[in-house]
Amino acid sequence: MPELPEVETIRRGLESAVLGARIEDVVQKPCRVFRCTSEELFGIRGQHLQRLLRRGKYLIAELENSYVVFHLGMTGQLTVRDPAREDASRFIRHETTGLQRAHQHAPDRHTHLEILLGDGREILYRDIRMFGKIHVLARNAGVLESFLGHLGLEPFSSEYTLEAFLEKFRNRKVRVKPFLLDQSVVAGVGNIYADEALFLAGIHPMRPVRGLRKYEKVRLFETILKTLEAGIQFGGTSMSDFVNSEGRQGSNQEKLNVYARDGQPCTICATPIQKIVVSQRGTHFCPGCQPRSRPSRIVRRSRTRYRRDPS
DNA sequence: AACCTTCCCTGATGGC
DNA sequence: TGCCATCAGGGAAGGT
Repeated sequence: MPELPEVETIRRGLESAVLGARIEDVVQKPCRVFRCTSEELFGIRGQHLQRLLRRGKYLIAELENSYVVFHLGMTGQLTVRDPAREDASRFIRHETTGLQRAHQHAPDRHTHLEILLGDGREILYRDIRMFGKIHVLARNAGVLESFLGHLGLEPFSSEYTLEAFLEKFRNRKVRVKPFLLDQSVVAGVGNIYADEALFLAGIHPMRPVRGLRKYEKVRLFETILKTLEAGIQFGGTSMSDFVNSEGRQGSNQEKLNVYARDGQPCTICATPIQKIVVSQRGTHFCPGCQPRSRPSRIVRRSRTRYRRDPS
């Protein structure tokens, strides 16, 4: 499930590998991931990859006259295939993560798009569940801003301020978990990093945002950045399908405190991590570190609830 | 407007 | 061995 750190890892990989390359041809296997006409898609031929951008979980290839906007959904993979490197002869399954792919691989039945570059390499889009989306936009002023206008605060940008974050709580009554998954709040946070940020902030995922103390919101503001930062630092979280642009897995799955650790002892207090369902999403938390009840207004806990950095 | 539910999709997994 | 049900989940759509 590519979230901000995974998409950013791919963006950086593509940037260092194919920036400036000319798009010679495009091979499309029509399916629902294409939210553009074939004519729009073929229109990118002859253009160059001028910049690779990211906004939330969206990856954007900026060409002379077009933007190609990718959303990887659940199982989308964007990789570079280099004829000078050998293709893996078969998929390799990682023992603990279930990862289905290592290094580069020839297009298979799940490969929906091949972007052939001038130097013989190609960019492949592969997506097993096809929850991903590919859009082609004419590169006019403001078109990106309009297309991505529904997205909330961009972490690591100057707009990600405490004041703006606190403003997002206005008139909201939902539980904090779906609040964090709402892309109009903070763009790029998904299920893994929401659970991790809540753990570090010591906040139970079922608590209504209305009932959060100011200091808890401040912690959340900080732990969202910390978890995303760690995710990028360790090259993304490879639970099942994520690979970077070179087809290699990240290592952040080894750093997680709660996600997919249900039944295992908490890294802080040894209480077994629990898994519950909150608004139709699997949710992991530590019952010891993330109490369900609202903390007392008078007595702040003497023992700090601010969890350690996951690194 | 905010919130909630359903649906899309395939592969892995477990029960029988 | 094979068949079927279940689960995973980001975000759009539609209903309340």
